[in-house]
Amino acid sequence: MTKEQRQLREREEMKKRILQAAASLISEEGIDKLSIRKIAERIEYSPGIIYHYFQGKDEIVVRYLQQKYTDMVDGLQSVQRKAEHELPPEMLLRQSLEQWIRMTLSTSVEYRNVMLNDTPAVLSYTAVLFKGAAQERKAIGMLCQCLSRFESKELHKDSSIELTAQVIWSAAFGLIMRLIVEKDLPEEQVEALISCYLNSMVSIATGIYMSL
Amino acid sequence: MTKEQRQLREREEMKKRILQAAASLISEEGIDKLSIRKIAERIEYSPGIIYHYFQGKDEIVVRYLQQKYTDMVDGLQSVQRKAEHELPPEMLLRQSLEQWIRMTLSTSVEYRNVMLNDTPAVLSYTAVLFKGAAQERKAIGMLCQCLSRFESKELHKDSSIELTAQVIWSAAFGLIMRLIVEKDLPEEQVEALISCYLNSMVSIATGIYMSL
Amino acid sequence: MTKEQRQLREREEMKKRILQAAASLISEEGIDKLSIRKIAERIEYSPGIIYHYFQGKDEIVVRYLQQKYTDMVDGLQSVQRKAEHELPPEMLLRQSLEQWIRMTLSTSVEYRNVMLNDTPAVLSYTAVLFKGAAQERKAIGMLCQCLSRFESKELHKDSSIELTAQVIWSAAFGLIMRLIVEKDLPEEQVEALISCYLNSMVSIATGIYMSL
Amino acid sequence: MTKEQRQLREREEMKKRILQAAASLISEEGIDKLSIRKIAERIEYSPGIIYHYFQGKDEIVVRYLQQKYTDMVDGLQSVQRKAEHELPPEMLLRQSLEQWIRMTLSTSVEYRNVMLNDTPAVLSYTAVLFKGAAQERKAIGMLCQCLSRFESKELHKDSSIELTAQVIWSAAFGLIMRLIVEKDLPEEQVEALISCYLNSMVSIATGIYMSL
DNA sequence: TATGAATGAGCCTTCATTCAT
DNA sequence: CATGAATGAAGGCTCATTCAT
Repeated sequence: MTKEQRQLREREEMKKRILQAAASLISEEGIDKLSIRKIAERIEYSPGIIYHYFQGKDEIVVRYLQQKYTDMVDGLQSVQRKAEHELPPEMLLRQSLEQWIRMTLSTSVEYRNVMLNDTPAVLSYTAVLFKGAAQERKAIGMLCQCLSRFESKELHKDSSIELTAQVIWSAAFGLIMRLIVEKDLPEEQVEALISCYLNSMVSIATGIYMSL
Repeated sequence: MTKEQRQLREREEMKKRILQAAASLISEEGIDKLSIRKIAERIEYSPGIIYHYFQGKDEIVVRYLQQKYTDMVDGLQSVQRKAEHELPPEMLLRQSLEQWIRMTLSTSVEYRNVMLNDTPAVLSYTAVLFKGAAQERKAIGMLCQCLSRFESKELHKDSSIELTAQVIWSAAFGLIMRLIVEKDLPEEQVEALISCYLNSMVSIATGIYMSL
Repeated sequence: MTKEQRQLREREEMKKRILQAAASLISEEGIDKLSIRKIAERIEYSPGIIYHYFQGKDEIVVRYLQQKYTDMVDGLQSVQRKAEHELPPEMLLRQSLEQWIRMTLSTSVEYRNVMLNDTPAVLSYTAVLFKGAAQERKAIGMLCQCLSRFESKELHKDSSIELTAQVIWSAAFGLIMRLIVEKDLPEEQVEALISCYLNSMVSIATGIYMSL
Repeated sequence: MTKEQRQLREREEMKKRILQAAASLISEEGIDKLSIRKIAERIEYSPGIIYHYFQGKDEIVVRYLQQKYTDMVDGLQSVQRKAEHELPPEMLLRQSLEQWIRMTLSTSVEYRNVMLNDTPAVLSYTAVLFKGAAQERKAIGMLCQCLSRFESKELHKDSSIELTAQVIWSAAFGLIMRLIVEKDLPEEQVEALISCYLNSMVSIATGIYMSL
């Protein structure tokens, strides 16, 4: 058993090394300049060996995206944990959103690669706009929880909460994407925009029972 | 003269045919799978001839992006014109945003290609988050005009209006991008999301003097 | 007649313009980067028209080489003329060789192109080593004349004079080629080499009756 | 170990085969008509494989030139060795020069390609006219040694010896180039020219103390 | 005379993938 | 497990030349 276990472990380590090489190449040159040869060169193995661990280039790309998605979710959960200490809902919303934005901006290239990929394999992890996302997507679920704590007179059905969460999430997503694309904005403008975004979202959350 | 005119026209038609082939290829396979050879094959000419009409692949891509950007701006202006008839500010904001969203969704792939391109040449047209965008970008300018008509007690400085416009714009952008990426959402969910987005933005606009 | 003459003249002028464009392109980028298209671009005509004046690229190259050869011979003759005033043979030899070297160095690229070309068409003008070159090649003929004026006791047959002239010519040719190839030599080293070459050639000419 | 050695040997053999194909193509069509495809065709492999053994076309050309240069230097050293037996200086000079000329003529095309190449990489091996060449270039050094053995009354400084050696070398170079370019000269004329060249150089060497 | 469209061949290079060893 | 050889396809591009107009 020990031998087989070791083999299995070594296999996993090799796969990890390949994915890490892929990841660093992608963050350096972009996802479509990635090539098997470059990965092989970086891990100092021959190109052929990669096909012992992955079916082909496509599988590597998918695994890369999954990996990055997992990293993100992990990061997000740490955000959640920090925020769980009892806070007034407004502050909780504000903090959660801000931390999420800062986190995604810190891995901008990967975030962009993952979140704009529209292959089914990746979308099965990253889609957030479908009905019922509150149950399956932690980010949306958390936002819903948060929104439900506002004094919203119970008037709003569950479905409007989920939709509002999705809109707030998409709004952050849009801001993040623009900040990534318009990459040379001055620091203070970035801060002003984030601050305005947070105010606006709070405005939505507090005004929610009026406008729906 | 007629002869020269005809030649010029034919030349322009050929350029258009090339760009159209490029456009359809891009919408089918994405902008980075585009190749001169594929364009040639599609227009049923030899690859070489393309260099008769364009300097190289880069020029074709740039022209494609410019073209799509122009189309968008044109579309947007028609939106503006339709909305100019005196309306209460809330309705104006609502209609403008909705029409803009529907328009961009109707050319989703192109919109995505243009708006996510981060080369300086393209960004010089498409950037919207910089300070002063209200003057240089019609979309932001229009939003600012609209926002300023809300009963906002003059408390908000110009700069907060611009920032708020940029946030509202980015929020729409994020929703649009998600709707493009998560391409198989049921029609009714799309409608619910758009509707919720519009309500939320109005909520920001009306609540604007409270939260700032 | 006048019309035909004018047409002929215009035709010749066009040919000249093409050859000039070719010449400047060659001196800028080298003879094998020359292309019909570049010529056309430079004379601001279409590529096709060139085939009305020349059979093809090859003919242009040959004409270019012939042209440059003619220029050189012309230049050489002016050297000769200047030197014809009665001078002691040693001075005459010295001056002629020096002027020739300086002249060729001033058009180094062309000289190199012409003199290293080994197609029959060009060689029929440029060959100098064949028996009888003294009659057909002015440069060799001139050198022979010069050498015969040394006090060489008539011991040397005509053939040795021609051979000696060919050797002296080749020696200059070798020095010139090296100076062209080793293009970054300091000025003073170039001068020292030329001076040493001239001394050596005089040494050959004066010592000629001893060693043969 | 045997296996690795064999692999290494096979790799070297393949590289050699590629270089040989390149060499024969160059001698047939000239160095600038060389192409990767033609090499591939000649060795009956696909073009791509060549990049397995060489970084690109440039590396092949450089290796070719280095190879030919090495061959030449090797050949030259064998000349030197043969000539080292005590001979009167005149005979030594004569024999050395003659053997060198005959050797270069036997690989005429390659010699020409190498010696007329003016890229820095190649010139760093082949330049001979710079001050101090006697120390760095065996051919010049050898000539200097030879010249210094003539009864030249110590009048000539080291620098004139080096310059004279460079002139003698260049003179041979010029003759060789002409013999290569004017490729169809009758055998006896070639012999007469070489003989006359040798006499002339001896004449320079013996007359050296008079004219300087 | 002159044009501009068009081709087909050629160029260097990169790549994903396969396979015998 | 790992390699290195090998291929075939593809990519961007340049060019000499032809030809209808």
